[in-house]
Amino acid sequence: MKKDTVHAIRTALESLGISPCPPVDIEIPKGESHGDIATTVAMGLARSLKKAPRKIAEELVGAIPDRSIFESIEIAGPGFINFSFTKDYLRAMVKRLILRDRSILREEIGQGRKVLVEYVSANPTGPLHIGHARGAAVGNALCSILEESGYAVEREYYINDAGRQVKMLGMSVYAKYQQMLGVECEFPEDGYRGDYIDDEAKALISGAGEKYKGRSFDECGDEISSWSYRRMLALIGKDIVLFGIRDFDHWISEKELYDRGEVGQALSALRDLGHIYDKDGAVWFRSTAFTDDKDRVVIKSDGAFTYFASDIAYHKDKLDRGYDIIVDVWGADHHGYIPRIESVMQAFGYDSSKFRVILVQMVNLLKHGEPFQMSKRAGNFVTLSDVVELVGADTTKFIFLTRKADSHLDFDLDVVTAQSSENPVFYVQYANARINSILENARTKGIDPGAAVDADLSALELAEEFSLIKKLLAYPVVLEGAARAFEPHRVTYYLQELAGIFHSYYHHHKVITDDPRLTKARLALCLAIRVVLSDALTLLGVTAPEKM
RNA sequence: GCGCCUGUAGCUCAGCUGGAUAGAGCAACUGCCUUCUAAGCAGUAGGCCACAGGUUCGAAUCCUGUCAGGCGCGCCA
Repeated sequence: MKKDTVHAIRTALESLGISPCPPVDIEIPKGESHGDIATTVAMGLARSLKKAPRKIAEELVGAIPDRSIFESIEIAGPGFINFSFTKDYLRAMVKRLILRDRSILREEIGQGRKVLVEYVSANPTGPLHIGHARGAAVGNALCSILEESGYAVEREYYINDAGRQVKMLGMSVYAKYQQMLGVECEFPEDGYRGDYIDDEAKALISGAGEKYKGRSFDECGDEISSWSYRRMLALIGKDIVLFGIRDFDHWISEKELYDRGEVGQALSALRDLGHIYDKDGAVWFRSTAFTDDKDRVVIKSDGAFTYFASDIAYHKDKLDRGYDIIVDVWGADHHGYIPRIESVMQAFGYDSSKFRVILVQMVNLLKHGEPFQMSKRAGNFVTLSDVVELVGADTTKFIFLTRKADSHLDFDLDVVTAQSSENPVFYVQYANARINSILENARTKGIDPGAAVDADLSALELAEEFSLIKKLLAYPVVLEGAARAFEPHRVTYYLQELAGIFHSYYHHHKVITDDPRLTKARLALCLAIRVVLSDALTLLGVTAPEKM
């Protein structure tokens, strides 16, 4: 739909000798009275051509060579050109959808460009919680959308396994272990207090027995820390599987960056470029030379690297790997880091426009309408696995994807567990399940739904049927917008709209009728709808159950 | 104090990178199950797009200011 229209407009622009050819903006009008698809090019050209928009539109329309696919082309309002398609054109698209013709499901805007998306990257000191889940859902869906739009996407998780956090994890487990074995041991003040620490201590007892009993942390701390850390990483891996998002292509270890000397190398590279200086016994990165408002310490006066130092190394590593676009999905509370990372990019001579941060706002967890305060230290946070068990992975992901990433989100445990119509995911999944139910019903009546590909689609004549087809043809336009804007939630909204039109159609018209020709045609339409529903749900990481 | 995000129906939020008469879900009222799944459908009602200016053919959308909420501003991680 879009491709054919854009092609027609481009051809017309060329034949009018308008060059360079301006970008052809296409939009799908809200109301059907404005046609099936519209363009604003004429209005956009008004200024540079110094002509009235409607005049340009007229010339443009006159110059469209082949208008056989259009029912009508009208100029409206200040200079819109509204296109309507013939019924036969629309009908023909149904078959291409059933056959999953990629050219009408996707816009290949990525052209193979390499994209790295880093998301989740939770510290390996405990299980994932509800806050991480939003980043996981958004990152996962974004990757799928970009991938299906023709980008070469790599998914990455950065593990902060070098700092004191891992040590603190070890100390927490160590203390709990000693306590359980009856040895008096003070729990570290900044230790992690979740139930999982108890579990780890128990696991340590059953695995190592009393091997560490009564020994000092200096003696056995490293062993316990790295043991705990590996288990936490495994736990996070399990959570990711449980949540139903794709596995990461790369798990990058901060510690390994240090071990390979990359942190030191990155800093000396910066020093060679003249962006490093010494002051007050510390080593500084002159980030104010770029977009930052403050210079940043990279090596403290006690000789230790700051967290930012390894971040420099990590992002240099990303740059060196040669991606066209580097995306970081961060919690919104880290927004203050954007300028300094941008500065790093620029310091290494890269255009920071290839770097893009998606900020994911906090999840406001509610229970009985009241805020449910989470604190990892207090140990009362709600884990991702708890939520998956309580709410379900599909619902959780879908709800996280019904808002744009940078808006705040209320997640009321009572509301989302109610299994009521407040769960938009059911609405969409139900449409898919209904179609399967129809197909099943057809089979029991001896009709092979698969044969519907050959249906005589001229039997489709209802306005609702054409609304459905047009909505299906809008899918690649929505996908393209979602990919360009890095906004997965657009797909979520589209799905709800498509499901809505289908539910209405279902209620008003029988698919399986006494008329074999009509039945076959409507089955074909159902198959096409199912293709889009399941395709979009898959991109969002949500399942498309056959039965509900 | 400075910076970032947000402000749209009673509530939760969309609004397609500046387009045509502002949308959805929930909540509230009205109807619809001997017919492919009622987790559904049809309808009613609900708005000074926080406020004030500006930019232009055209603004919920872009710019400036004000107000309100959230977050961030360490030789922490």
